[in-house]
Amino acid sequence: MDLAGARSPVTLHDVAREAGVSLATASRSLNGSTRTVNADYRERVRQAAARLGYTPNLSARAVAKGTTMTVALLVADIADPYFSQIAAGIVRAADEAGLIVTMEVTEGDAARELELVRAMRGQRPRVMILAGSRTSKERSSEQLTAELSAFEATGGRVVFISQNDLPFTTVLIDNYAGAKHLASSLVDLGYRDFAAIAGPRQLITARDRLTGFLDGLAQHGITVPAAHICHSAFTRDGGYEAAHNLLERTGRGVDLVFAVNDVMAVGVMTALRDHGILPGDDIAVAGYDDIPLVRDVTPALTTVRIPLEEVGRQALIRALAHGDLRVANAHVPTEVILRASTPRR
Amino acid sequence: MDLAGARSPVTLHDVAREAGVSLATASRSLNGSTRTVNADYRERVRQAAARLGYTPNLSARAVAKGTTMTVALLVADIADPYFSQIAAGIVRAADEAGLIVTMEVTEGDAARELELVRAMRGQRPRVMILAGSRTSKERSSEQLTAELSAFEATGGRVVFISQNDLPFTTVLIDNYAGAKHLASSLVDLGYRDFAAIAGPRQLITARDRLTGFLDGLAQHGITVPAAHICHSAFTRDGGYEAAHNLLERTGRGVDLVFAVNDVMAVGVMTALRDHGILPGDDIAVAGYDDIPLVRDVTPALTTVRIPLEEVGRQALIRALAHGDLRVANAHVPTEVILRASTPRR
DNA sequence: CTGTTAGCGCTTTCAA
DNA sequence: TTGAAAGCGCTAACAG
Repeated sequence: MDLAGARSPVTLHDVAREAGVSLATASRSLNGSTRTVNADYRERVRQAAARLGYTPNLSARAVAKGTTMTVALLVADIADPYFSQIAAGIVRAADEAGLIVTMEVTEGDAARELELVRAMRGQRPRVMILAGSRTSKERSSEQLTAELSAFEATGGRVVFISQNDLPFTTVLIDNYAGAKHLASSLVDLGYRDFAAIAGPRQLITARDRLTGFLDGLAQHGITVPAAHICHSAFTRDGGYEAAHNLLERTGRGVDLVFAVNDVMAVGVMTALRDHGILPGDDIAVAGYDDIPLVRDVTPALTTVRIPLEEVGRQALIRALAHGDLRVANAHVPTEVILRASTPRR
Repeated sequence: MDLAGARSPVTLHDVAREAGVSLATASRSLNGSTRTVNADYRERVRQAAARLGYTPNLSARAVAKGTTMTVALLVADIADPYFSQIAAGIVRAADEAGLIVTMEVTEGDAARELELVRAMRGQRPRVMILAGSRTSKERSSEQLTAELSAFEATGGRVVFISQNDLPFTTVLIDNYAGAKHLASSLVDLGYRDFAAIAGPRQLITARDRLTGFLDGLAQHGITVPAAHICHSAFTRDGGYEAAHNLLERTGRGVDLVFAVNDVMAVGVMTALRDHGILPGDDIAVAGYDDIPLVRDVTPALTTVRIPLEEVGRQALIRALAHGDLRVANAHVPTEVILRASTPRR
């Protein structure tokens, strides 16, 4: 009881016949080929195509031309605002360039990442953008590099987002400097007793932010006791749980908690509140990323702004660039945003 | 000064030669083709493929087989948590089915939507999922229907998410009933004077939620004055601005504001606060969707839960289904979630 | 400027 | 079981 007679799609051949011209002429009239075809014919072909509802088969075109119009995007989790903002920037830029974006999700698993990169190669994309945060000392790192290098050797372009521990063009987010700057700003506000919700130990992004923060404090002669540093998942729930642990361990001997990203910071705020502690008033909180929602939590969250959409856009622009830009990394600026979650003391 | 010698990728031909077998045998050993090939040869081909780093060209495969492994997804805005959650569900389900997801963004523009659908047809995807909210009285509606019907006629599958004003399989979200139920629950809590931040007039989702809410109140003999209903953009800023206007217009003659989605509700809460009004205490607020962030705003937001990831998953499952399921709509349950933003009065 | 024809990389008859 | 060969839909020489 199959429904469809599933007649096959209209082909260029059909259009050519309908228009009474050759296949080649039809092709030339329809693809961007430089105007080497009689305006008269062109129109006839266009009309025929419209009448028949013809849509060029992109796969066939790709095979014939030996190149596609797709960019493959790899993220850790598309539901995370950090990645979805970046993805939005990429999709927009891709659209402007007439490119199609395909999307895969690693779920933070390096083995899966490698597997997906292999699979994505089959698409023969023009560009592969890897936005999942890299972890250090990855067993699979050399394999990943090999796979990506092979891809570049066949004319593909690879762009990483965040940090470049691997030898590919990268949109660099200065996690270290941003966090360091944040630390200084907070000391200026009068804070002295810090704790950090640090994320996974091996996650480079998390590590850089923590290190930057601690170094920033150190510049002011402030150290953070090891007991005030909690490692946990890079998620809202990770932040929530870590804050829990922290509170049980340290009571209130801390006046500011820095979480290495905003979703964690938001989890921290809720955890504080669940402990009867008022974020901002009793204990200040700061995050990193400046995802949209942090303006709407209470108190509004102090954080380090990353122009996430622009990051995505830059990634694609770099990938498509020629000449020197081709290999140069892009640096995006970060900016400390002080809000109500860290009032002056 | 081009960098790459860009040697072309390894082809099946190369593998066959390396393994010393025919093209056909190589093909049969590598694709899932039923075991009609000598285990000995199989192994030799596999090894050769591995040695050469061969990845099958998906475009070529698609041309040869006349069918792809891709599902095309159309959303209004991937940075919106509503859509990014749905997308996450789709990507996950697609991955399990060995499918690749391509993504396009309409930005809420119906003309653009039509254009994108046309373009996406070129990919010859197995499935097209349209998650952008539909607007009523769309000029382009018939054209969209025509385009999608043509797609289905050639064996493609179309699934809509949300409401089915067009004749295609749909994952139905019962916006009307959920809002109606919410209204009842709020009346039970003791609320009497309502306002609504209603979103764009023509957006079906927004309209259904508003109508459901008003009807729910009507059941209890409560009507909402027209002046208490503000239409605005379906975004956080839309909610913020509408709340502003509402407050200037009505002062505090209202004890609960219902926003037709969560991001708007969050904007409303911030707007209230900017007016020195405490959400929850002074004026209650309710939203719709139950996106993750609403647990972390203060007070936590009362809303109607939609299992967004599951919606995405269902969409793909429906698309891939055979037989009767093929055309049946999926209904996902909604659930009223009462939180601190609507305390008992 | 137009049409003929040879591919692109892969799958799948069809014989052997 | 295996291989030769004919496509899949399209583009790009190459002649006319």
